[in-house]
Amino acid sequence: MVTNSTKKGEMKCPVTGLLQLIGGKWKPVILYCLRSEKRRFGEISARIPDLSRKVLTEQLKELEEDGLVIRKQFNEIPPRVEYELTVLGKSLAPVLHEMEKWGMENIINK
Amino acid sequence: MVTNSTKKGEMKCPVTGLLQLIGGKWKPVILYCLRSEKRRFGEISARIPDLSRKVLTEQLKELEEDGLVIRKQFNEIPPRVEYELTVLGKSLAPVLHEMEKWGMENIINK
DNA sequence: TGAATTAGTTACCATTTGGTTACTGCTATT
DNA sequence: AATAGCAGTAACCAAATGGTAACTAATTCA
Repeated sequence: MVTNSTKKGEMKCPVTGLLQLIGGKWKPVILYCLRSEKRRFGEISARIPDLSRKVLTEQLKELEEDGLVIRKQFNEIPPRVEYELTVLGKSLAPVLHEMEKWGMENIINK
Repeated sequence: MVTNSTKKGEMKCPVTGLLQLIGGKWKPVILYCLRSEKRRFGEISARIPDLSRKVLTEQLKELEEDGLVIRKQFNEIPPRVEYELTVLGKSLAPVLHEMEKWGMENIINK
């Protein structure tokens, strides 16, 4: 049965559950961007030019709240902030990798 | 570089590309629901109770337009319509399976 | 006769999400 | 004195998404 509920313990569909964490329009792309290196805010923004900085901020905050990303702020001038995957975030690697593979085979240059 | 463009041939990010096909809130769940069997409209709807029939119709139409799902209509009364994955749709199995696995390990009963 | 059945569609509305522009604070550079 | 650099915020607006309720058609069942 493909069902879900708001309470975690009652969640019945694993796919629905995962989508609640990374279901946004940009979240998989952001995680994919962070998959192997920590990156600064401006770096992520430059790599995903179609994503506005405002939305990027929001999505990163949600990813942080959901325990997928760590935000490290350095109190320097000019400011520096680095984003990095948590262990949980890194555990999404196989999912992202399959997404990447499928995209490579079925979309890029097709 | 994680970039994308509207033209398929110019798409540079495989993840963004995949998301344009299955990036909706419900699409992965619908595909997951069809992964092993063809199903009737009402069956899918019953398995995803939080998804309204209107939205299900819309999403199935988009999936059909994108070549991931086949719609078979039998001109009977009462009407019968069956949905089934195409070859391309079936090729998403590894992606959906990794999603399912991650959900099982990290969300269900956690 | 009248209800139930299925897979929708239509009209309408509410919510969520996404996007643009301008602005901040502090320092170093020109 | 003005500007650039970074990582945002705030105010505002537009678009996408999601949801509800009522309606349809033709046949079967009670």
